[in-house]
Amino acid sequence: MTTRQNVLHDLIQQISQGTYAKGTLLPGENELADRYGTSRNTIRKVLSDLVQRGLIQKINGKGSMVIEQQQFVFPLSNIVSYKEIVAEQHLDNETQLVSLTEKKLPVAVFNELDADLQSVDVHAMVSVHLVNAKPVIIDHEYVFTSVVPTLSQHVAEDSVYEYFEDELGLKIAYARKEISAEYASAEDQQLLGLTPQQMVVVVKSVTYLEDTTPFECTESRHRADMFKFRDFARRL
Amino acid sequence: MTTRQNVLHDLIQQISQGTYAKGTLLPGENELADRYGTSRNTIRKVLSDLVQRGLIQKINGKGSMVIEQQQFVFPLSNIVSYKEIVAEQHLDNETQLVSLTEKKLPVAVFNELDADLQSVDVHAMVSVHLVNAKPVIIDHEYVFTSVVPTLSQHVAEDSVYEYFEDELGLKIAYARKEISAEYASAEDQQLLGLTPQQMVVVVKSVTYLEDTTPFECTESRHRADMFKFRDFARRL
DNA sequence: CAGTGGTCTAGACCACCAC
DNA sequence: TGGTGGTCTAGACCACTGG
Repeated sequence: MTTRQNVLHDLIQQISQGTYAKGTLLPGENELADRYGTSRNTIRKVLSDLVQRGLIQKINGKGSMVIEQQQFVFPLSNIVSYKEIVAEQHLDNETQLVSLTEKKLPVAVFNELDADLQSVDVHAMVSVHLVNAKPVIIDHEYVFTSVVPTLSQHVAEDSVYEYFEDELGLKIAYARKEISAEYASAEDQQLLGLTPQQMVVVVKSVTYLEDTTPFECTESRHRADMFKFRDFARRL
Repeated sequence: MTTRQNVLHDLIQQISQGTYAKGTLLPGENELADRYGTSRNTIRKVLSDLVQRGLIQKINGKGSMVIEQQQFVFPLSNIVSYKEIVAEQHLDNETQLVSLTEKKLPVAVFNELDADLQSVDVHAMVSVHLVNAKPVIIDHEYVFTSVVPTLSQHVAEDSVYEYFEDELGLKIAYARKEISAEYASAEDQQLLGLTPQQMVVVVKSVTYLEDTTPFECTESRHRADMFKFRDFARRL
């Protein structure tokens, strides 16, 4: 059966491949409905999805214009610095797990993001991201044990999100983030090789599941000269 | 006639007023459809709008839970620092127009945000935001003269966006933003009272109209200790 | 004028959740 | 089991754009 997800993925692929190039118009909604054998409403839902992703812009009376071909890599944390800069500039990169322990969530740190957070048991991971053998990010990650009972060192060293979504079937829905700048802490100075006068960019986040349960908090501290964040926002 | 916008504004208001409090469920979709005398599809469109805004989260089989009561003030530039911090902490604030001239757009500055930008004529505004008489932000704003022919000093000192939307009828659709950190430039040092060793947080943006025309670029440079950015992101 | 997107309806069937 | 949201349809009318 041709369903919404199929049409969506197909259009995304065609846009990223340039079949529908940036600056051109997609086929009309009726045309698409015919092609995919669905109703126009279904097509409209798909297009509204593409609008949300920042790939197209609808223009009344004209059509749907492609305004961006790239898919954002990180839906929840569009930090360009690490993955993208590394990929774009062909740099070596590595992640080192510093520690993995059980703690209470340091609630105060995330107060401004979610005042309702309770002090709960968490897996506390600290890791360092290296680019060209130079440490650029310190990651503090707190995963709620009530949602993720066990977190092995092996998993922590790999992609944690794949484990959450694919293995555990967690459905991640949304996140709140905050970006600010601070002078380097003692730990920053030690792990990133900074002086007390230098600054780090701090990204805090709280991530929630579909049932609105928070399940993970992160605090990542970036070398200021290696930080870049991109965003796409629509007028509401 | 009861239309989508009416229902939307009504629900937003009821949420912000606490009629539907954070952590509670909205009435069901059928219930809402009955109450407002619309079809369920219309209600669903409205709810999906609230989801986008980060006000509710839909939970299958249960209902639509309110997860946030506040409306974000700045749909396009959620910089908490200036307006919100000022409001929250009851600080004095003031904006000073430094200069208003006609130039060519410094394309290179915005290259990474939009590679297709052309060098065009712009109104170049420089302004400084003061909090408690202390300068905290330098704003460089470039407004395309092709879209906004005239920009008086009087308007520039007031709210520029109101002028664009209400007076000129411009329909602002979306924006691309980038946040990074740099050492203070000569101008930063002078206007913000910084030393060359101190850093500023730089926010660049390009704003587009509904017909995908870019019409404004901004570069705002923030004292690092007064910068804070909040974001709400959904899993795509 | 014909084509495009914007809005809306009335009804259908499904998966999920709670009792 | 009954209520909730998720998906989809077929058709209607409107406002806007372009030639």
